[in-house]
Amino acid sequence: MKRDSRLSSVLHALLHMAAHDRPMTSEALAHCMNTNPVVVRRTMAGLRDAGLVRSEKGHNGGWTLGRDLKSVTLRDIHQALGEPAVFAIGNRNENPQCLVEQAVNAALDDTFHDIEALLMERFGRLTLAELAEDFTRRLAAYKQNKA
Amino acid sequence: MKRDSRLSSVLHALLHMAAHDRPMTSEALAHCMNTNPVVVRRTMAGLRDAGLVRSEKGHNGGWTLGRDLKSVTLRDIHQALGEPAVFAIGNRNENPQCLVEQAVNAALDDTFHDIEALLMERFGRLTLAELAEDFTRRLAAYKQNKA
DNA sequence: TTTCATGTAATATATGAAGTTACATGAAAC
DNA sequence: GTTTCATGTAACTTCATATATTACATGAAA
Repeated sequence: MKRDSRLSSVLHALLHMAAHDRPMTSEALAHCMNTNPVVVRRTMAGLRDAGLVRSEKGHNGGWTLGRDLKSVTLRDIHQALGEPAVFAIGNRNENPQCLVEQAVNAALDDTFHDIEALLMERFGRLTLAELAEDFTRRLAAYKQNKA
Repeated sequence: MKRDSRLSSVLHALLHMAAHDRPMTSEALAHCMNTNPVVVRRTMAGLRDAGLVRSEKGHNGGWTLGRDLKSVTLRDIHQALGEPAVFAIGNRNENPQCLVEQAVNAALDDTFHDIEALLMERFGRLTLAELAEDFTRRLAAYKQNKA
């Protein structure tokens, strides 16, 4: 089953933006994310509405971060993307007449609900700043290795 | 994103089989699962290989349970289905050159790995017998309500 | 030997995400 | 003020892939 990679893409984009001191155009982001400027705008629209990023038109326009990296969690981003479905597994029929299927659905729904809550809790504790730090570590290791 | 409903379908099928004392044909299962006999056979193939169900050809053939309901967990079934992807969210690129993307992927992979383990643990504690009991309760409530 | 059922390969269909085109809007540069 | 550059967004196309379907082989019971 194909996975929704928007969260991953957006994180990638935001960290690149953090490393830039000028606005980045949709085209530049699209290039480093291996996609297309319109897809970038579409994906970032929710983040803009949530105040996580800002966009400017015209000359020297483009995308900039709207908040400090420390204050943005993966949960914020997931929300800004419209809280897309977390699980690739689900019920065939959400409102079945069949009592057997109702029992099955209830068990699965319960389970997925609880596990999703755990995931969201964890997302809520992971900040962009932490990802940026990890990147810095990787960069240092890479340079060391090269030298 | 469309979800894989095979787990849900199969649970539904198995509970119906448990309530029958004769083999159920793919056609009968397909009918109550709102799908197609070939899809049923395809889906059940893994369960047969895992010994969870048996299939017989010819007259009076069809599908029967291979094990006691108490001994089968959702985890067994998930495994028998080939351990399909649990999450609808994933990385864009599994082996990126970009160090930023590597940092992002590492964080997401870690998180999803841990959460998936929790889900599997929970699946491992949920048996078909428990689902069947829940169905029985629902049936009793339904009858009461009707009377 | 006919009927009924599964087993499975090959193909077709349907769905929805991602990509693309086209054009409107608005800001800065000149 | 008009040209250029950038986003905003609707409409449309492409592509991936899960699901459904067709077709036929296999094998058991009647």
